Amino acid sequence: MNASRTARERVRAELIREITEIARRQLATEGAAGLSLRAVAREMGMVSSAIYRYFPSRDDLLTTLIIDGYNAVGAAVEKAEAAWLSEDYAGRWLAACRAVRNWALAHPHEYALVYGSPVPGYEAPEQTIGPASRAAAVFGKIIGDAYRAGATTDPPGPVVPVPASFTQDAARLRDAIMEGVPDHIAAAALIAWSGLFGLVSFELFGQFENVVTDRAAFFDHAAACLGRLTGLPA
Amino acid sequence: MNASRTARERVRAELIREITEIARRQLATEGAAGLSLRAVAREMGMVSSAIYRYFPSRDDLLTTLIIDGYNAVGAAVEKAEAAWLSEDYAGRWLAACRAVRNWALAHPHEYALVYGSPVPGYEAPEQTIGPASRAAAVFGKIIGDAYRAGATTDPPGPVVPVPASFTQDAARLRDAIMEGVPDHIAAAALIAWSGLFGLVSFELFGQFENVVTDRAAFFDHAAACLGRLTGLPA
DNA sequence: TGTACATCAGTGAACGCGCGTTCACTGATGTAC
DNA sequence: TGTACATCAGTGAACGCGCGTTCACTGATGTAC
Repeated sequence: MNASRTARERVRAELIREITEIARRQLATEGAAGLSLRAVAREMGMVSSAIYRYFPSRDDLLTTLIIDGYNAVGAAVEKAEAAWLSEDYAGRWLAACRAVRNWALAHPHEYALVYGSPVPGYEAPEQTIGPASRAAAVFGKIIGDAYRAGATTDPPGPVVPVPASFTQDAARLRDAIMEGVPDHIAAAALIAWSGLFGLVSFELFGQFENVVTDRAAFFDHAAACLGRLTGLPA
Repeated sequence: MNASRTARERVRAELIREITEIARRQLATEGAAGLSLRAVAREMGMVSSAIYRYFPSRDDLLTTLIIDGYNAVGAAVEKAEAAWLSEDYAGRWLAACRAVRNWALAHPHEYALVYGSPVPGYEAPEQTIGPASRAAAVFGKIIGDAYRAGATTDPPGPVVPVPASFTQDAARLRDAIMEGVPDHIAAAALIAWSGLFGLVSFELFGQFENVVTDRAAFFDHAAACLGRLTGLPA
């Protein structure tokens, strides 16, 4: 019967979900290097080898967690940004930046797994590329929207020339997430994008210890400055 | 005798040096989580317990490696920057930024240990704070020098206000590394500082895969943009 | 210069632990006629 | 509706490995008189 076939498949899907959830929880307390199939199996009330019915290896479980992580940041950013009027580019930008920071503070180990140093011995497969760009797409869209609406203002003064070797990269970015923007804004977007994660990583990994006191306020300021870098209004 | 006493101490110092060097080399291939006292001992031709004559625990060895890492970046940045005329603020800035990137590319695992996600179960002791600021001091000095010489130019246009809660942090930064600069430049310096590490981390940890092709050229561009953020000439 | 003693370096065995993965197996659940 | 067969989930034991750390010990090196 078809109904019973899907019954078995439903149980299977549910168990996969449960395993990843437990793994994610263990990740949160032990970090990626400490994630162990045996510990997951123990908490599932299964024998360790049973896990292999659901994940062919530890690395596959890690890959699933990484993809979930990218999707979680992406979803958080999408949701936060969608709450603003589309003409309020500065508001959308700040909301998106805050979403990244808040998600990172709430899930530090997952953040470290996704954006931190690679897990030794683990090679990220190509499946992780798609979800990785989900959050980026939101930021790109804000910048592109603002530019096409004429809301951006290049800061005058000495302008830093974009290297010629970047033109193809810029074209690819235009195609993917920020239609129509000129090269120097595409470059600025990448700088702001990596700068955002520099900020979050520094805060999370302790580099702002004894340096920045009110980190939320400083972050908002920094996010706005990075937005200005791409021409967004403050 | 005093000479013989120092003889024993010299041997001891030499062995400590050798242990950290082997540990650093293993770090380079295995990553921080894979660093093992037993493996180090094996390569030293010693029995594993002998290491405990020199380091009371694995964590102490890690601490030494972290401190060495901070000092190595610091030294690289100092050396690169010192080769430029002190009035050439843009040149000094770019050289310092490149020094960080080059060191990171040459020692990726050491970089990850120092600026990446914290090693699970390892708590960085206070001894690591001093060396951590060595590289930062160079960047702060460049910005401070340029400001006091009147070489900086604030980009006009909408300026992002610095939060009031940052004033004490700015004062601390002035005292420590960048005398005389106003609050908004101290804040910009931190943004550029974390942005720099965001760039390097993204490149090193694979986030620029399929996004940026000519990474050296893009980095130079980004470094200059981050410098402009603090008012430095381009 | 020689001797008695203290300090230190390195050994080897052991404790107790956890890990990923494989494999032959038992039952249960589903499928086809 | 009933039966023969195939698929799947989960078991339990085992392989082979590595790890950090402790401890009682043997020699060698240094110190004080």
